[in-house]
Amino acid sequence: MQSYTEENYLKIIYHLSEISHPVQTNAIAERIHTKAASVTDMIKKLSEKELVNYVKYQGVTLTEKGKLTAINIVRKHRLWEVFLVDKLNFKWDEVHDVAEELEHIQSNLLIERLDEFLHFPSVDPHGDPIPDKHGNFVELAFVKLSKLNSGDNGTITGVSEHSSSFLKHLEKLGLTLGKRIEIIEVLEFDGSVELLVEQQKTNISREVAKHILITKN
Amino acid sequence: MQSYTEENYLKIIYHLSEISHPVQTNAIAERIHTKAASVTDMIKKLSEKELVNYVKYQGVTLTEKGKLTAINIVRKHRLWEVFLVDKLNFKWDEVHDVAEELEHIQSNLLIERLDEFLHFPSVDPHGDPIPDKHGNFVELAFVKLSKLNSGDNGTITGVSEHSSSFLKHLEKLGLTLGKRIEIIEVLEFDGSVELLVEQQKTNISREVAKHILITKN
DNA sequence: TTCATTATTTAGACAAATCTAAAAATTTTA
DNA sequence: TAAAATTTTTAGATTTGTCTAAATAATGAA
Repeated sequence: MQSYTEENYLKIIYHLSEISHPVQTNAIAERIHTKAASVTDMIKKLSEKELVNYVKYQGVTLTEKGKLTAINIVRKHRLWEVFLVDKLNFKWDEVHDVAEELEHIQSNLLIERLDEFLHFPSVDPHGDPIPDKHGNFVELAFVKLSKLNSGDNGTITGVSEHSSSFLKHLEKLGLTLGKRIEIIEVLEFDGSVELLVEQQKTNISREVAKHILITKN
Repeated sequence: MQSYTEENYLKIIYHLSEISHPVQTNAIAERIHTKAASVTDMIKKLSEKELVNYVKYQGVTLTEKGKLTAINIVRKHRLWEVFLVDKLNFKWDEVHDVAEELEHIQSNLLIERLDEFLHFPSVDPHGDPIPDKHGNFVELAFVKLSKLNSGDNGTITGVSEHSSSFLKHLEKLGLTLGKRIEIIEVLEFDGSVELLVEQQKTNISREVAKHILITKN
């Protein structure tokens, strides 16, 4: 079993792995609000436990064992988010911090029962997929716009944020359901996305891109 | 805010206060599975934070502030137990360890919403009362037999454990609903209770006494 | 009421996770 | 490609909660 802190490191490394591979010490330090020196210490420890592969000065990647642990934490986090929104009427932007604590509760029975109670949801309130108990993600029909790369194109099939201010914003940009889009470029420094809708060039922030669901083709 | 460990100490001191006043170092050590020396250290710390009153060699009592904190943890513990049994179909004897973890989640909103979701229950699955958010317990019509003292008498009005083996055991002892009982003595060393039912003297263990609900008079 | 027993505290040490400051390696830039 | 800048690691210290062993206080028995 891993400590609360170890679990957090594994989860962050898992998320950062989607962006860069291997994951750098400083990137982890920033996300976990700690210092690079502390990260090095913890990485060594996780490496001894064979949860990460670590090469000095080169960064870390998760081992199979580490990845499974991380995915399980992500699973718990997202199931709790569904619970908070669907059952306790939290708003989607109120759930993160609480789920951050709940994800560390140790009980397989609890999570299996919760999953059942929620009718085995496949996505969380932010539109992120929920892995099953074996760590498998179902193939979703859609993907977040923020996950696309330059050159990709697809059709807007949904949103994961339903506030009227957000929807009005999309309308103003012409980003409505059914529209075809093409990614021109994903800006390195802030993750904002330059895209094409009906011959029109638009730039949207990473935050906005996160909440637009796309069917690729 | 208190640490996870501090919260546990406060909770244990609160529970032990019902038995002895002030609470002794060794009693805490035993309940928390730690050594007396560690307890002394922690008590000093809690005393500096004005959560307990501490006199060397005399034991501890909770301050008003400490008591409120402890009651809030008890509240959270019991609400989670209700959730686990009512919503996730846990059995009453499966909930304790998980609730022990859940009680430390920090979010007032979460607990208020959970309370509402469960329709403001007044007792947990073991028949223990659930304090409201101000720390007040409602006066219950019944009390656990294990809370009575010698000389007390009353009527059996319920049980908080429904396994058939337990109910058969009660039947054999003649401890059925509606029967009048009188406490002869509560044994110091194991908390077992000597009582009178229909002129018949019986001895029941503390565990059994905990699950028999009595209406006093 | 003195001695023995038990309970509690003190002193010093340890493991986990963190930090600062300095050293070492890597990357960037000129 | 050598110097400068950045990133990462090491060394040593700190905090929290724990421990063992020894010292001290309180309690109980003769």
